Amino acid sequence: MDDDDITITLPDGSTREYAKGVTPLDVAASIGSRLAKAAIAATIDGEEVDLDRPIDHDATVAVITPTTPEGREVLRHSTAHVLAQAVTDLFPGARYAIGPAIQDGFYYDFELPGGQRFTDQDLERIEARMREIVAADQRFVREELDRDEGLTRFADQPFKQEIIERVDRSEVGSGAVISVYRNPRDGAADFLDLCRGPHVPRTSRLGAFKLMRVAGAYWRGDEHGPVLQRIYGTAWETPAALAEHLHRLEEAERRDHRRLGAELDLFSFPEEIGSGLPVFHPKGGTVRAIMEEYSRRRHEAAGYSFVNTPHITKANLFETSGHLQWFAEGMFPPMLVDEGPGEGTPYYLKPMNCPFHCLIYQSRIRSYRELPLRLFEFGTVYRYERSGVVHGLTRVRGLTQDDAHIFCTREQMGAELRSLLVFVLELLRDFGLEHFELELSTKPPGKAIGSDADWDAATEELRAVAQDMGLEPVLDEGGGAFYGPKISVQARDAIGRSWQLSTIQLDFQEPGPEHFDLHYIGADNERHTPVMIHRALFGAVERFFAILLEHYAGAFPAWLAPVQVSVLPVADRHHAYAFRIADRLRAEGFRVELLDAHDDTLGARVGRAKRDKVPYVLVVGDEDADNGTVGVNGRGSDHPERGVPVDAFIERLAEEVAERR
RNA sequence: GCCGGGAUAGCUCAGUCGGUAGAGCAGCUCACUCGUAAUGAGCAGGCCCGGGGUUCGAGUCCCCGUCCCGGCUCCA
Repeated sequence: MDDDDITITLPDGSTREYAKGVTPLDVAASIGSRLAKAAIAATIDGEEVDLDRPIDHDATVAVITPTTPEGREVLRHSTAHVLAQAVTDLFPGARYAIGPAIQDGFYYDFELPGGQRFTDQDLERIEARMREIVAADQRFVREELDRDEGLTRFADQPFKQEIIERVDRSEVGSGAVISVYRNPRDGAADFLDLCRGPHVPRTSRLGAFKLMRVAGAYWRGDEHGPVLQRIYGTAWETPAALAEHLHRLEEAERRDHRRLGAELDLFSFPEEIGSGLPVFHPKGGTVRAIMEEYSRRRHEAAGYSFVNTPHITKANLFETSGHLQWFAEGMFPPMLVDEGPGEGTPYYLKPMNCPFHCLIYQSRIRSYRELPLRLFEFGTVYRYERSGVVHGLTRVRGLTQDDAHIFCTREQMGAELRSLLVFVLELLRDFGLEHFELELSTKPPGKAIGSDADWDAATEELRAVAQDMGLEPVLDEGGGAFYGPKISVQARDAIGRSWQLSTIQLDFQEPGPEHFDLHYIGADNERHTPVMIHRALFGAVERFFAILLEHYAGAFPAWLAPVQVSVLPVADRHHAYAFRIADRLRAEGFRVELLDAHDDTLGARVGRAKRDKVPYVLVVGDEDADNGTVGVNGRGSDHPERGVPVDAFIERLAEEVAERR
């Protein structure tokens, strides 16, 4: 064996000998021309590199192809470079900041001279320029520079300089070397960008891309730093994959709860009331009432007691709870009551229910015999969300939590958490959600009270409970509240999006037990501090409503649908029969509407009922009136069933509702 | 809160250069009485988001506010 030979291990474990200096592309080519053709980057001993990186030692080598997550990232990041080149071409003096690959695509942040703004027309021009760059088939050439040379090469790019300086600081003593990528081009200076890489070898190897939108973004995410203009794009390995992605976006838009809410007449946000303050219309109110009613029934069965508390309170209560100290900026400003010569008494809208529930606990001496005490309320709270973050029903300023606080002993805590988690998942499943992920948030360093030992024990308890249910929680290090760890439940909807719903928050410090001096008398006749568990299963009813609406794309299952059955007489002479059918169904407890034949053709009425996503449309005509039957049109079926006996239909619907299908 | 874009009939939207407001759908009325996704005709519908300014004249231009949209930041 020659001294200049090295041994390359392939992903399948086999090994081959190559001359020193061989590149991953050479290796791929020696295995198969198809593989070499597909490759856009490679890994050497797990490190992502360009295809032409020479290999000078024994190593494991694999190529990266565009259809893998790593491959898409290379494509997207390379596309971002081309975007930056196009922008600097079209906007002389533009400064470019950072341009990473993100989920589904990439972005690049820019600052234009003279405060110029990108317009939608600019996006089209930029995209056209990008296609020219792709057609020119420029190479991506990697170079390594030392710090000073980097600063010189990016003399007119302050953001790049700042990054270089930062890299230098963070790698002190390691002989900092920065890498840049150069796109050589005819008749113009090379385009240069600071970058770790790897990249596709040539611009012609990019996939299908599209610029999406422009938006403002802070330099390095710093609210007080300069605001840059961010151009978002999406990039995929093939035009088909891009089309599929765009289709998914359309699907998400079609399901947007704000759009469905208006179309189906469920809720609205009157400008007169204020931002983030929804009103529910009769149909939305019906769905919501059913959700709440079902939840109430389940809580009753699970041993909860129902309480009610006011929406406003004197400031004093939130001083005791610590909210005014910690979260005043998230609360609506106070109103002064009984103003006179004095300063008046400040009252606040409540941002949380727990202090009220603590007062109920505290209203008399508690015995260990009455624990666990579970206090439940649909509690409406008000939070002063910053104006830019309000969004439909998912981020509002007035919301109703399905909130409960469980007071129990340390000994009871484990069992209580265990049954609680079962309860949560069962309830969410009943509403049609099936895929869950748990997130465990631990002690926030420097911002928490209580001993590490207490925290560790409580955190471990939560983890054990999750694992008992076969769910491995994802760790959210330092994400807990200052008074205790929490476990949150994320659910995936019908199109795979993940939503955070339930939270279970342990509180063995404050603002619960110790601030309020909560205690109970134990079997030993001594005073003990209870553990308090904060928990909300829907999270907020409004938000959960929105998630269900999007999950079902507006087609609520029969048990939740605001109108379950539309009855349509074929002609006026069938009206009396249709009325009897509707009446009968109402008597059975169903929600029914009758669309009479006076104004519209049958086709028009069927269309209306279908667009309203009513689960069952019953058409009744001569045949039915004679035989006591109905014509049944199930939602989603193109084939009406004729001559179904009324009793049979009622039985079917009742079963469907009972099973919450 | 910050950056950008918006707000015209119940909804979706058009409205040219600053010259006195338009369509489709929905609504109402009438006709049609129909077996499965939009029957026809007619009528009505407007503080052009609110306030100020420029102008002979403002839906249109400028300023302030409200609300919405896309991001950023935030999300107990």
